[in-house]
Parts: sequence; C-alpha cells; structure tokens
Amino acid sequence: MKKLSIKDIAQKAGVSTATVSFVLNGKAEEMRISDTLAKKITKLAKQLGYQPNQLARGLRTGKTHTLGLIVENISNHFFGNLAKVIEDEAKKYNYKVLYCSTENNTLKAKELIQMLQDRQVDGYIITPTEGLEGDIEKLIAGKKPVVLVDRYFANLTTNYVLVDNYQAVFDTITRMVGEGYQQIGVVTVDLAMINMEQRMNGYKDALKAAKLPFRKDLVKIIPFDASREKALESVAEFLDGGPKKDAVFFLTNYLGILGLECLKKLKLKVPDQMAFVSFDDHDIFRLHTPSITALAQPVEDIGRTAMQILLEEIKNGLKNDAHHLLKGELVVRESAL
Amino acid sequence: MKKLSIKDIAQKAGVSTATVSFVLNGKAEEMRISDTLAKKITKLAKQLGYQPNQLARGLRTGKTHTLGLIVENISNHFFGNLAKVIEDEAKKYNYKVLYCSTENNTLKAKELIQMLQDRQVDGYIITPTEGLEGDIEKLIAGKKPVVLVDRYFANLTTNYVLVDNYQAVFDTITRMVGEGYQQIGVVTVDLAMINMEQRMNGYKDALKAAKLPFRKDLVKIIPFDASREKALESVAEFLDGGPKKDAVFFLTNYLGILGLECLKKLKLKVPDQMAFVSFDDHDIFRLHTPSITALAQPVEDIGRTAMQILLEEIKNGLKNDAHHLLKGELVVRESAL
DNA sequence: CTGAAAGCGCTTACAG
DNA sequence: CTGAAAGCGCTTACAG
Repeated sequence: MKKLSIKDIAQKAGVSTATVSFVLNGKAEEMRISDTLAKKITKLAKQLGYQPNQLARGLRTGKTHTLGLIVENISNHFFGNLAKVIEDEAKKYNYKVLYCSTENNTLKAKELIQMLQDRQVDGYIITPTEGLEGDIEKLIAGKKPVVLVDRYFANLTTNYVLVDNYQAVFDTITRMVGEGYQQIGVVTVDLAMINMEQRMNGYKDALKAAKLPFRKDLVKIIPFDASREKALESVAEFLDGGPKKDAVFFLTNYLGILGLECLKKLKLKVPDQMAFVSFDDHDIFRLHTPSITALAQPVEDIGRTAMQILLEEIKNGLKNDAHHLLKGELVVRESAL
Repeated sequence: MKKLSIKDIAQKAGVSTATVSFVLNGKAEEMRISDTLAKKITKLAKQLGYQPNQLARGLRTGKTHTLGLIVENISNHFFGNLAKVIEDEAKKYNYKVLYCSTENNTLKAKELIQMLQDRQVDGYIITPTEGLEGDIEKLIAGKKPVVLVDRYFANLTTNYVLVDNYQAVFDTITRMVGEGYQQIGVVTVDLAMINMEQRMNGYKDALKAAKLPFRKDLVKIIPFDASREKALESVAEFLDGGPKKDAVFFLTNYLGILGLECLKKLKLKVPDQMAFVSFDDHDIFRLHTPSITALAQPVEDIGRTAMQILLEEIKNGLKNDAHHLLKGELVVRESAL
C-alpha cells in the first residue's frame, strides 16, 4: 500500500517526471507533448490511482489550496452555520478549510493565526478578537488575503463583511417605538468589539431620533466570561426588578436564549407584560411559546461574500478595500411587534 | 517580510542547518551540542521569530500533526459540539483538525477521505455513511489510525465510539411502559446505519420484553432526503391521524425538532394528549413549553474517547480493537415520564 | 517534443 | 561535538 509518486508513473511510462507533471497539470499542449503520450500517461495515472502529494506540491508552489477560518466558537449556532456555508463554497473552488475557535480569547487567537501561518494557508477568514490588529496587519503585510467577518477594526484597512448592525438595531427600535413601546431595556455583553458597539449605537440613536431619553438603568451589561449561572441570575434580576420596562432587546444570540430561560423561571408573560426581541435568529426562537421576534443575520450571504473576496484576492492580489454591510432581516413573531 | 528559514538561522549563528534543527527539536543533548551553542541558537530563533514550515517538515517526516474529522454536518447541533470537543482535545496535544461534512452522501464522503489522504493527515475520526466500508478498510490497510464515531459497520474490524443506542432506547421505552404508556409511536429516518437500527431494535425489544405487540402502524419512517415541508407534513399527519398513540418517541434530533413544530401547528397538548420524547438533547428541548424529555448523548465523552484512541494508535500503531458504547442519559422533563 | 537538474524547507543517518 | 549530504515528492526554468 505504499503511496505511489510521480516517479513511479514516470518509470512505468518510460518518461521523465517532468513530463508526467506537465501532463497531469494540463500543460501538455503548452509543453507540446504528443497527444499519444499525454493520453498514455493520464490513463496510467488513473489506473494506478495516483494522487499527488499536496504537501510536496505546497512546498514547491507556495500554494496549499487550504483556507483558514477563525471563528468565535464552532459549536455556536451562528458560527456553525457560517462555517458550513464557507465549507460548501470552498469546496466548489477546490479549497479545504481549517477551522478553529478563539472563544474570544486574544491569546488563543494569536496562536491560531500562527498555526495557520505555519501550515501555509492561502487565505484567512477571521472573526477577530480584541487586540488582534497587529497580527492581522502582519498577515496583510505578508501579502496574505484576509477577510474579517462579524466584526472589524475601524482603524485597520481590511476587507470585512458583516451584517449592518447599526441599521438593523436602529430600524427595529424605531419600529418598536412606533408601536408604542416607551421603556425599552437592552441586554448586552461587555465585549469592546465594533459589532456590539454598533448595535448599542443603533439603540441609542433610535431613541434619540424618537426623542426618548437614553437611560443607563435600562441597560444591562453581562460580562462575557461570567459563568452561566451568574449570567442567568443577572438577566433574571434585570427582567424581574429594576425600572419598569415594556420591552427588552437582547443584543446577541446567547443572551437572548438566556433571556428565554429567565422567562420560564419568572413566569413572565410575553408580550403582555413585556415584549421580547433578540439579535440573531435561532430554531429556539421560532419554536418557543410564544415564538420570539428576532433580527436574523444573512449568514449565507456573509459566508459567500467573504469567500468571493478571498478567492478574488488569492487570484489577483490584495486590495483590502471590500467593505460589506449586509442587511439584517427582522423576523416578526409573537413576542413583539 | 520574507519568511525566514532554518538556513537563515544557521547562517546568522555560523553553524549548519543540521545543528539548528537538532537544537530546535530538543535533540541538543542527544547530539551532544554544547550548551552555549544551543542557547545561542534558541535565543536567535526566538529573536527572529522563526517558525518552522510545517509543510516541509511534514513532507520529510511523513507526519503532519493534522487530523481529519468527517461529520455528517458541522452546522448540526450534535456534530458541532462534537467538533468543538475534538478541536479542544486536539489542541492539547498540538494537533490541528481538518473538518468536513458529508451530508450523508457517500460520494461526498469518499471524496473527503481522498482529500484528507492527499493532505497526509495523521489520523481520521469519521462518521461513516452507507457504503463507506471499502474506503475505511483501505485507510486501515494503509496503516492510518481510524476511529468511527456515531455509527460503525458490524462487519468491519475498526475502532468505534458511540452512545449505546440500543440500551438507551430499550431502557427508556421500558420505563415508559412501566408508567402505563401502551401505544408508543416512533418516528425515525430511513438511513440504513447501525445506530438507527439499534435504536429501532431497542424499541422493538422493549415492547417484546413488556409483552406488547410491535405494530407497524405505530412506526413512521421519514426519508432522509425529504424536503423540510414534506417531512413536516408526514410527521404532522402521523401525530394527528392514524391509530391512537399515547406517546411518541423521536429517534433522532432533527426529527424531534420537526415534531415540536407539528405540536405547535396541531395544538396538541403534551403530555396530556400524548407524551413526547426525543433522542439527543438540545437547548430547544430544555426551553420549550412544555419542556421536552430527551435522551442525551455523552458528546464530550465520545469526542474525548475517540481522540484518546486515535492518539494512542498514532503513537503505538494500530490495534483497531477499541469498541466503546457509552451510556446515554435520559433527561426527564415535562413532556413525558 | 522531452529530459536532466535545481530547489521548496525541512530531518536524519553518516562521517569525522 | 559538528558539518556535508541525501532525500521527502513535487514543479519549473533551462537546455537540447
């Protein structure tokens, strides 16, 4: 079962390895290799089940046909779906994907980038963490195509593609105010990433546009590294006590789900006592009773667009000027609006 | 920004590349290289930020420190979690993971194995599809460590680790019968994979043990490739019409979720009109109203065990005799028991 | 039309 | 104690 190499094929065909390589890489014509010979070699290779060693090829050409995808957590619903889209898209163009999860840990993210570099991936799709600017700059300086997804750095010239967080939240809040909600609470996480900031800004600006005051006591910030129990407790406390709220907006996926758990515990009636909206859609929101109004991200579109940019740059060199803010979709269900 | 190689380090240190390689691979002592020199080289490498090219190393040593993980679908809850566990575990031992999804398509699975082979991965964790026996045999014949997860082939000598499907279902059904349920319906998928067969056998044997008849009209089989709408319709029809059922057991994750959607549409009262149990646990089941009794798989344990076996074989050679059937855990909630 | 040879960046017997 | 050299499996100028 020894893996056979180009040498074996060459020997059996009675030609040099160079000739075999040319034929197998579709350069037979270019190299003016006789048709008969080319056919013979192709047939032989197929017969013997020859498969080129990608490591050797990569070493020689500097191209590995492998992409690196760094997400926050592959087991998270949003990122799992994103990964799937990217995998499918990559497959179409004959690329493979190396995934990894940062868990929003900068150190881990740095290590992952290093690892992907060592493995010579041809391009990167990265969900950055705080403090990753330098590493990303270096990648770009090294002429490696990079596309950031889900978030980006305002002070860094990079490609990025994500949902238009600001507009999505702005529109939703505006609509809620239009429906008569006056005290809209918001639950968010303490990550200093631009996507969360923009969601928060969307909230603030929508209030301002509606001439409603921005009240700090209507904002609950949960630490990203809080334990599940601790986070649950904080959210429950916020929903149950504090100033009166006629609606709550959860600025991210997992907090919304946490919110649902609290509802159950507190026996809060949604939407009668309080309307409920979450960023990111999820099967849970659709199937919950009452079903939950959610701001869905265009995952497919994000993944596909990111891949397009990446492949384009791999082919034609870096540009770093692709900035895509894709439209979110408000899915109205029973819990609000 | 040219990547620097071992040659550059050697030059700057005024030694041969061999010496550098020895030092950097911790063989300084073994090769009796002077402590002073070793330290100098280590320091220099660190200073210059040298990172070995893994492609070259892989080509030379035949080891890539990369593992291949083939799952059904990375965006599926169970497999996403499994992937995360395996990623974390791999990281501990300094391995990277190449994931891919088969979507239960044999042709795709074959291609994926080929791709992973071309990339010279050191070992495989595979969720097999029907008809993959030959490919897996070849891998093993080629001395590559392979661990099957979630399912296996009865007629193939391989390592495998999965939940004890038979026992889990047998125990659950037995318990349900004990609680007085007499007409327990079951919804399953038409995949001829051993895991599904064993779940079905658990159901049949539990009925037999309880001296209840096995009735074909209490079994609904949904084609794996049915569209979402079609599947929904079939399940709804089964829940709503047909013979009277006092309980329904969904033999897999995604069918259980489909079942929940039907409940909503049909306005069925669970558990009053019908008890509801699903294989695989999920946030949805926990948060649903009523909350859903589910048979949870020990995902962490499955992932960890698979990795242990794989690493062991990578280190000490193939054995192919690890057979692990891990215990499932019945999580009793409001919908049944 | 085709072959001999260099080289990608490593590791590892072998020789001294 | 350390270096020169071969070789992993490819691709690609170069020469004829």
